[in-house]
Amino acid sequence: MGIADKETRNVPTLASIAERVGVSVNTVSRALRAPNTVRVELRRRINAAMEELNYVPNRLAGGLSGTRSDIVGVVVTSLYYSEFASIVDTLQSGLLEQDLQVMLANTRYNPDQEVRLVRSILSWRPAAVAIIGVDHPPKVVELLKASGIPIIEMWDVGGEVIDTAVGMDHASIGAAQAAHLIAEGYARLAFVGSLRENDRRAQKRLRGAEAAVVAAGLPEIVRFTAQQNGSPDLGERLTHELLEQRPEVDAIVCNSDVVAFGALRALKRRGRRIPGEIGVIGFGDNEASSCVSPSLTTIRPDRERIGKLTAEAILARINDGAPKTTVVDWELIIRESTRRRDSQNQ
Amino acid sequence: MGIADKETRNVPTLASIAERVGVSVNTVSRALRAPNTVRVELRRRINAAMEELNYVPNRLAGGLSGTRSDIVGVVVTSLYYSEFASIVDTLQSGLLEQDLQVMLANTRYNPDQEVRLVRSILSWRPAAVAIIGVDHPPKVVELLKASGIPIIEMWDVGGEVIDTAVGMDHASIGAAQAAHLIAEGYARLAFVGSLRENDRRAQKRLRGAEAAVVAAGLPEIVRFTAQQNGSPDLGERLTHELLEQRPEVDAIVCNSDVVAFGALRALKRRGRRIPGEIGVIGFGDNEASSCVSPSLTTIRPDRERIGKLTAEAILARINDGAPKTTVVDWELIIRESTRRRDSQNQ
DNA sequence: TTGAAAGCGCTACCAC
DNA sequence: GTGGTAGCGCTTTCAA
Repeated sequence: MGIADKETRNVPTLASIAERVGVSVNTVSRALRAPNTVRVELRRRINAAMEELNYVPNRLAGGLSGTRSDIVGVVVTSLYYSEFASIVDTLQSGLLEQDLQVMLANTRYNPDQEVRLVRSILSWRPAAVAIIGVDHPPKVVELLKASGIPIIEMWDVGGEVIDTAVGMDHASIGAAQAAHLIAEGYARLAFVGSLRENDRRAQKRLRGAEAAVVAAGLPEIVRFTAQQNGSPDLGERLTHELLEQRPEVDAIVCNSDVVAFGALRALKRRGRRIPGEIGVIGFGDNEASSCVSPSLTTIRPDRERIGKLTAEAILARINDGAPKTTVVDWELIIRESTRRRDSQNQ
Repeated sequence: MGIADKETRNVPTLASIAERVGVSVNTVSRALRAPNTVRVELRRRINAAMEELNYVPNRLAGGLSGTRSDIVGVVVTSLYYSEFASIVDTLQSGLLEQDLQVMLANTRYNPDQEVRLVRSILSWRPAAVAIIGVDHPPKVVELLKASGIPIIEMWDVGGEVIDTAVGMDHASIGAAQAAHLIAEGYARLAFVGSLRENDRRAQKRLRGAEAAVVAAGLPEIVRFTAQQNGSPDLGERLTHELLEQRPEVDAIVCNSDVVAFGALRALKRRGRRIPGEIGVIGFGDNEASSCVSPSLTTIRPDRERIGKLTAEAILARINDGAPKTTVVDWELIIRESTRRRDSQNQ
């Protein structure tokens, strides 16, 4: 059977409601859009007819003819491991109040895909686009600028902003990670985890950390990285390689908490005492980071706040507010995996 | 400034391309949709004009006039803690190949919200809808059935299916959790975690576990649950309550791994030996579950497979394939938190 | 191979 | 308060 009967099925339209009630299409439309311009008893009958026929307005038509489309395009680089899921979640629920619908795209850190997906999103004539990052292929920037709609860049800030940005200063995060390790007495740092060519945020954090290390007069950061997705297995594998090739390393900056989980596993398997012999710091504050042992020192981004501020920025921009960039705070969460001085020092 | 210039900005249309090239709108449309019906040199000029003007087709118009809309509505109950994020991820990338766009909605386990969101999604005239669960408010079922489009219910199976389902048998999961604990010699089971009124999957698992316990002649399962989102903090709090009020309990079934993380923390704080004195089993196989200590025994749903099969089912149904229900396997992952017999027994 | 014309379902504008 | 009319930008016949 399939959906062959779709053609014969008559989805109710404004016209069918109008006919049934005996009014013009126009009146039915106003009953929805500006109810108080329609006589109350007529409105009642119209609503009854809609209810009865299970009428669902066709927003494609509405968007085509009206001035706004009520779609917000959301472009992320990943959905795995809670990295951006809760941003999308908060953003979504903020937009819901204004009946704005989220159209989702996931580039998986692939710039060609990003161009394709942005084009695809724009083809729905969204009211606004929210996108992860401030570094995009030139074509993406061109397309987004040409669209003339509000563009909110999330998660990162700095450099050229297309329109409005809500994000963190990732260089300062890297600097804080290194500074914390150095303050705890670690001196030979390594960076472990996924470091994709197109993950500019990770690169900025690494550079921030490198600057801090150089400023402290310590040897440069050793890198053990990969292009693939971060995961405990990746962290474990890279950490084993690290320990074999660079045994002098006494602290590991992981690009994400899930990578750090694997690093902890590798270190324990090799009998290295954490944080005594070697320290580990993560990034992201995974829900499990306070539950592993030793519990993981990490950076906690305020994802809810980014999602919420992005929703607010979208609404403000749609209502002709001015573009602006908001730098969102993050927090260094010190737990056991790096704390080797007395508790008085934390 | 805001976006006030949006009105004056001329977004290129098929007509503007046509005018520029000196052909009819029609020809430009065919150059996109059926390129080989257009003279090659004309096609070249048309493509050049599109490139130059940064033309992006208006799919609202296309969907309105054409037969399909290329939107797939995806309705989830949560985006937190990786519960469904990777399903959405896989699904999305499967649909991408067919240029189908995901429109996302998150009900947060609220049935009123579900009705509202399904209505909202349907108003975009999607080509199909994928939705978590097989238990929905009657209005949702009515709306989805009346829409005449393929409906794929994900994650759960059993009972009345609207059209097509791809999910797991949650009762058997609960039974397996209990059976494993019983086989390891535990006898006084508790269920801990979020147990929302509208999370039928959790309820089915609990009932499956209860049946197994009864069949084994053991006392009924003690419940310490809450309506809120599952989290380590919730697990910790409920476990403390549990241990105070029902000290005889020797095994805990947690409704999710993140809850189990909190349970482990509470147990360790109280000096209970795991798995010796008390066992803990989770659900969901969180990325950190192999990294906590003791590592967590849990159930691993095949989220990638569910996402992939859902994408395939959508494509099949759109192309007039028949509806069908697919039961997806899950796996019991035995780790340290429950393994108290010799390793030969695992 | 190309073009003209109708229409998808709705909103917006102007009469009444 | 209500209705007529003209599009929105595209696809889809049907003719040329």
